[in-house]
Amino acid sequence: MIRHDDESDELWAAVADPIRRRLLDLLLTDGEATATTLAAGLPVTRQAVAKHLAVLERVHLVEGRRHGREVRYGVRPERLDAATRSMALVAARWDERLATIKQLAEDVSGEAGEPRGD
Amino acid sequence: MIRHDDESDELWAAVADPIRRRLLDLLLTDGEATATTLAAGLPVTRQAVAKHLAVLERVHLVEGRRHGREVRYGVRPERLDAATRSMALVAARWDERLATIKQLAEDVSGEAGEPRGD
DNA sequence: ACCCACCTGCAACCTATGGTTGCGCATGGT
DNA sequence: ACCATGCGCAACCATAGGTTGCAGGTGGGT
Repeated sequence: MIRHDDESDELWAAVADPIRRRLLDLLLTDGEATATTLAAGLPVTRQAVAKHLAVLERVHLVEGRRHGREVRYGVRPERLDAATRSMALVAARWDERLATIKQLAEDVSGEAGEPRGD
Repeated sequence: MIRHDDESDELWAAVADPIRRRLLDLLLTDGEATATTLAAGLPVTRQAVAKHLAVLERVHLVEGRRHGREVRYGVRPERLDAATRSMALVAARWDERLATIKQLAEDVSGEAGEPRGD
């Protein structure tokens, strides 16, 4: 059986939102940025971005630090790595299953004469 | 620049939900199943499952066919494959970026030569 | 043929989440 | 000291996921 950690689900949920994926992209590109600057490059308001950053920070995918009156956010590489691993794992499992199914389908059509293959 | 197809976002959204991932797992394992039988193995009601199946069917990740009074659902391998590809792509891009960042960090500390740690 | 059992489908309703606007507050620069 | 800028909070709205309840169609047993 496959372990479905809360950990994984948490990361999935965080990464599921397109805006949050864009935020991670932007943070990876720019290094550090504030909610205000990030919002400038996105189709949502600063407040929406702030909420998303809060979500990402809750699962430790990003971290915000105060610099005077602004809060600069940066991505936590280890966590993001964990997220990509989790995604890759699910993808791999499905790929595997799909391969098996495809194989079975081919076997069936190949050995169609033999209804002996349970 | 990376193409953010609506297609991809659609699949992401569909696959983002844990219940829907479980549904896909179950369908991959069992081949075909009805909303009722699927609900039996999940912590939600039949109606919730039906809604999820509707979402999955809308993006063609599964297909339902009527057999008398029941509707049997099966996964569409090609679409699921597309979904895994999309996920793998995002994961790969992030991995790449993370690797670059890590590399930069090492270069900096390497060429610093000077333990001028700030 | 009839009735019952079962599965599906629809509607109403609740809650959480993502989004917006508006406002108050702190901080930094002039 | 003042003003501009960036943040945080609250109210409010829409949509998604979940539930319950009920109507409808289909298959099977008597």
